[in-house]
Order: sequence, then structure tokens, then C-alpha cells
Amino acid sequence: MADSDKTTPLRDPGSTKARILDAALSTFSRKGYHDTRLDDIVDESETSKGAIYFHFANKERLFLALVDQFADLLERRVLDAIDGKAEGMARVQIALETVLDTFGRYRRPAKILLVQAVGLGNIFENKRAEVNDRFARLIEGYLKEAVAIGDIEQVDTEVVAYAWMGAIYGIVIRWVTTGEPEPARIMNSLVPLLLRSVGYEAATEAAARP
Amino acid sequence: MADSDKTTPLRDPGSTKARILDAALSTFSRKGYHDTRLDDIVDESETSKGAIYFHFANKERLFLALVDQFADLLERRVLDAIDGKAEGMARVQIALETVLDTFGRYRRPAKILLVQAVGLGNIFENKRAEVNDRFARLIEGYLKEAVAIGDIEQVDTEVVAYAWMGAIYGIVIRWVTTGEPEPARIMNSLVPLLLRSVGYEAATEAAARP
DNA sequence: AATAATAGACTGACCGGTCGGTTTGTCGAT
DNA sequence: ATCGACAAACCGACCGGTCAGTCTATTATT
Repeated sequence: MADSDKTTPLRDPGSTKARILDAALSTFSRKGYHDTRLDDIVDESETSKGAIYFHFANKERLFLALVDQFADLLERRVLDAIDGKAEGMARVQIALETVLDTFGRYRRPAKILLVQAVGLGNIFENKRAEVNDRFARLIEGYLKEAVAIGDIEQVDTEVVAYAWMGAIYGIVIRWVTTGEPEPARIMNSLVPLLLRSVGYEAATEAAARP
Repeated sequence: MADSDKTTPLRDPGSTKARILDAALSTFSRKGYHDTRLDDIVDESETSKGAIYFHFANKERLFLALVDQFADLLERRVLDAIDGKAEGMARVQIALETVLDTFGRYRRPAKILLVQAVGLGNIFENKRAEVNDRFARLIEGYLKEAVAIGDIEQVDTEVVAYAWMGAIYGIVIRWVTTGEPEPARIMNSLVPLLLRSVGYEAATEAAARP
């Protein structure tokens, strides 16, 4: 996923691939998958069809590369944020805040993952479900830990995890589309709301970072 | 929307249109918008291209007709269920249960609204947002009422409403796709979860209907 | 010279939409 | 009650634009 996989860079191959990915991100997030023409990406990246097909097998793969890229980033950020700093519900809270923060910082990738990757064929739907599962399971793990520790009472952790992901998605999708509830407001309203839903009162108050 | 608008039905125009809508619902919900060929609908409905274009302006309108149809049904069911029977959080609870129950009963329309209508062009995205808003605002209204009455404390009703819709969507999408959390379990876990998120303890227990 | 990387003209399958034509029912006139 | 005129409903072959993907040519690198 980095730059130098194994191929020897000629002119400056990384930059072309990166330019293609950038342009693809921009166009896909703006127009959606089907309304994006390969030629749009060619224009915006100032490369060529040949370059695209040299670096990616086809349109579908190019799109999925963006999804994977962002899913990886999101997971890394959550894991980094947690990183043994706390346990129980404190962990859950940090995880939620990090997910929200990351969506906030990366608006276009978020849009691709949450909006544009939905409703396409089964291939895409599976990928979306896979990513969703990944994070729902992550959250569920922390939740179970919190239950075990006694931070919160017994709950249907599976339903909670998916409901939370859904709630986050719902709010973020709206923000991504309309810009409406400002990230700070989302952070301050949504996180306590979710925590309260399992009977936990949020510890922190203004957690929104600049 | 009935049959005899003003035109005198000849053979039985309603039935053909209904067959087309049925086939469209079936195919769109299964394959999604773009993977559905008009000819698929022709085959499944045992009609013809001409019949489709006689009743609908184009593919897009046919799809949107399904979305509208279901959105109307959903709204009607919620309003009927409420219908002055209660007020405050009791109303909110009934609204939530009705929405969930309706999604549960109409799996394919639910899939079209929640999955297949996402990620298509802007036209579709707007429609989806419109429907989503409609219900979020509905819920928000009841929530505000509950706050005014004193059933629950002050909350960011807008965020709560959209978060709830998202949570419901998230769970229902999963069910629609995988069949996973059974409707009864959803009803019993999700509704209390949502109510608790605004500090309200659910009154009823096993509310799931046969 | 050989190979990686890039360019971009070109192809062909695909599919939404059209359109001329056919069938089926209504109704007024005879 | 028969017919002819008309229209609503329906049929399906066909058209034509679109666009992902291919292919050959060209350039840069070792």
C-alpha cells in the first residue's frame, strides 16, 4: 500500500499513482462511482488511460483501493488512540471519538466509504459490509471488555455495536452531504448520547480538538 | 393513486402497472439500480418495454416511484400508530417501534430505500435525504414534545433524531442483507437502547408482535 | 537493447430509450 | 346489433450514444 512495493521506480511512478488516486478520490466522492468516467480521472489527474490501467486492474479495483486505504487509516488511528492508554468504557469512548474525529478530518474518503460505496453491485456491498463489520466488531470487543470489568451492565453488545456504527454513519453522512451539524457539535452531542445508551455517563466534556 | 382517477380503464391497466411495480421492486431490491436491466423487469413482469414506458417516464422515475410508495406507507403507519393514543415519550416509543416493525414487514422495499437508493446520482441522493429528513423531523417533533412535557431532559433533538435514524438503518441494513439479528431481537434490544440514550427507561417489555 | 511507464486513439458490447405498429375496448350512428 | 372511428394500452425490433477496456506507439531509464 505504500509506495515502493517492489517495482523499481522509473521516472517518478509513485507520483503518477498518487495523482491518479487523488483524482479518483476527488471525482468519486463528488460524482459517485457510476457517474465518474475514467476520462474524468484522466483529466483531473493529468495522466492517461494507459497510466491508470498500468497501475490498476480496472475501475472497480481503483475504487476499492480507495475504500481499503481509508479503512486501514481509520483502523490504525483507532488502535493508535487506544494503545493501552485506558480500559473499559474509557476505551470505548476514545474509540468513538477517534472514529468521529477521523471522519471529520477526511471528509471525502468518508463520503466514499459511507455513501458512494453503498448501493453498487454485490462486490461493493460486500466490501462495505466487510469494513463495517470490522469496526463494529472492534467496538463490540471494547464493549464486552467494559461489561466484563463492570463499567456497564449487561447489554446486547452486537446490536449496540451495529446501532452505534449506524448512528455515527447517519450523522456523518448528513454532515458529509450538507455540512450541517458541525463536527464539534457532533462530538459533543453524539458521544455522550451513545455512551448514555448503555447507561454510562460520559466523563469528559469538551473533548473536541481544534 | 387509486384506480379510477378520471380516465376510463380499458382492459385492466392497473394490473399491468402493478405487475411492473412488483417486478421492479423484486429486481431492484435484488440487483440494485444499475445492475437491473429494463429487460429484466420486462421478463419478470411478463409485460414489455412499451408497457413500462407507457406507465413510467423512464427507469429513474420507476425506481423513485417505489421509494415514494414505501416512504408514504411508512409515514402513514407511524401516524396511524400514534394517532393521539398517547403523548410524550410513549409516543416516541410507539413511533420507533412502528418504524422498525414496518421495515421488518417490508423487507424488499426497506432494502431499496436503505441500500439501493444510496450512492446513485445526486437525484437519488436527494430523494433519499428527503425521505430521511421527513422521518427524522417526525421523530424530532415527538422528542421536542417529550422534552416540553418533562418526560426527558433537554437534548440536542436534531442530533438525536438523525442518530436514531442512523442506528435503525444500520441495524435494518444488516438484517436486510444477512438476515442476522432477528426482528424480535432488534425490537427488544434496539428500542430500549435508543430510549435510554436520552435517559428514558422503556416502559414495555416484550412489545414484539407475532 | 531491453524494459518500465505513459500516452491516447480506437473498438465493440451494452442498454436506455424510441417508434411504428397491433390489439383491445368504448361509443355514437345507423 | 353491426359497423366504423377513435383512443388507450401494449408490443418488441431497432437505433445510437456511451464508456470501460485494449492496443500500438512513444518516451524515459538502466
